[in-house]
Amino acid sequence: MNPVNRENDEAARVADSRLVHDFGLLIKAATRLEQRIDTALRKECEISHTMFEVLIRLCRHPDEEISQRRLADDLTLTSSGITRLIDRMEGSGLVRRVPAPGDRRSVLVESTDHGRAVFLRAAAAHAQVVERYFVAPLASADYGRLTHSLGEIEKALRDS
Amino acid sequence: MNPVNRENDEAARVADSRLVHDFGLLIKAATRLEQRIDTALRKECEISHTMFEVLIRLCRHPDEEISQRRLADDLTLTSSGITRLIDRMEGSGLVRRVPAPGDRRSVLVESTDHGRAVFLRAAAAHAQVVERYFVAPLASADYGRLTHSLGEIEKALRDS
DNA sequence: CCTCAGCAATTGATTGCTCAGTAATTGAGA
DNA sequence: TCTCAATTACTGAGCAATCAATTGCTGAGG
Repeated sequence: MNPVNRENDEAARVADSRLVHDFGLLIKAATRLEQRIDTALRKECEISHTMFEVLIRLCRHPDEEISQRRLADDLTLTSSGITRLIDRMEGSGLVRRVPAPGDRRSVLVESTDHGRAVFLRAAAAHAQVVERYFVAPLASADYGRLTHSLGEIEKALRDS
Repeated sequence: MNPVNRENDEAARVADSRLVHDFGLLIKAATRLEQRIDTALRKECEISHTMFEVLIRLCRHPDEEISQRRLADDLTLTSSGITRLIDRMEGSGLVRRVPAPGDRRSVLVESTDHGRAVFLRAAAAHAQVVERYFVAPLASADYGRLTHSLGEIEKALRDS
């Protein structure tokens, strides 16, 4: 057997490996899930899933605003990505920029009344999809395990 | 308490809910993981993670080519997305388009020798990241559970 | 046999991100 | 006190996806 044929077999073996399949499954499930939520939110609330993720963080602690820097890190966007995302959200009246007291480089973001109202409607749509495709398909013991595992993965990524 | 304040509290409660946190974790873990792999592959093999996913599928069954349609469905891309992706891959000599016998609408794609060689190097880089951030952080019992759960989710999404 | 609804791939226009580079601001060390 | 490296947000250019519209092809029903 010539070297190229051997390489083909090796490639086939690797492409079919457990690791590749399993990891592919994670990416596929996450992608499809996010896509469903995105289209549901766009249809029912005129916002993207990314905007929803921003609103979550702004509504979580109603008293304290959050810096763009922190939002970018949390959403895994670059600072320029966040700048433009907040531009759009500010443009549609969902959030407001306020100067950060004590650090004039930084910009804080807070949700508007309208933003919170949209968030509540969006959360309902979100819950419906999540309930159906993330919670319902799993035995309840598995659900807890799954989120625990995801937490471990996230921690490993953060610590490096 | 006026209605707006009540709405704020409600928003804070929802934004802090179990469902929102857990689902956020899935998205975050998947995004960060994919990002790591993408940058590793770009650095070491000059391909994107998406291209790698194409190569996986083409190398898996070396004898049979795969249609663009099937690739698009599998990678959750639109058909126009796949057209341009294959354009780029063909441009850098990773794959080849061949007319589908028996259906002249359809285009089949197959990997080139170069594509398979790149795939083998890429798979090594991929394995390193996956091993470290997906396998290592988990107890081995949890790993099996996790992939099983992901499979269930994927199935629920597919059946709808 | 012909028609016509439906599917595959492609293309132009648009969107939402990244990267690279800039300007303002900060804080730590000489 | 001054300097300078690091940090924040922003901007222009570019890239990879989407959507919408088009073309070519297929197969089922009249």
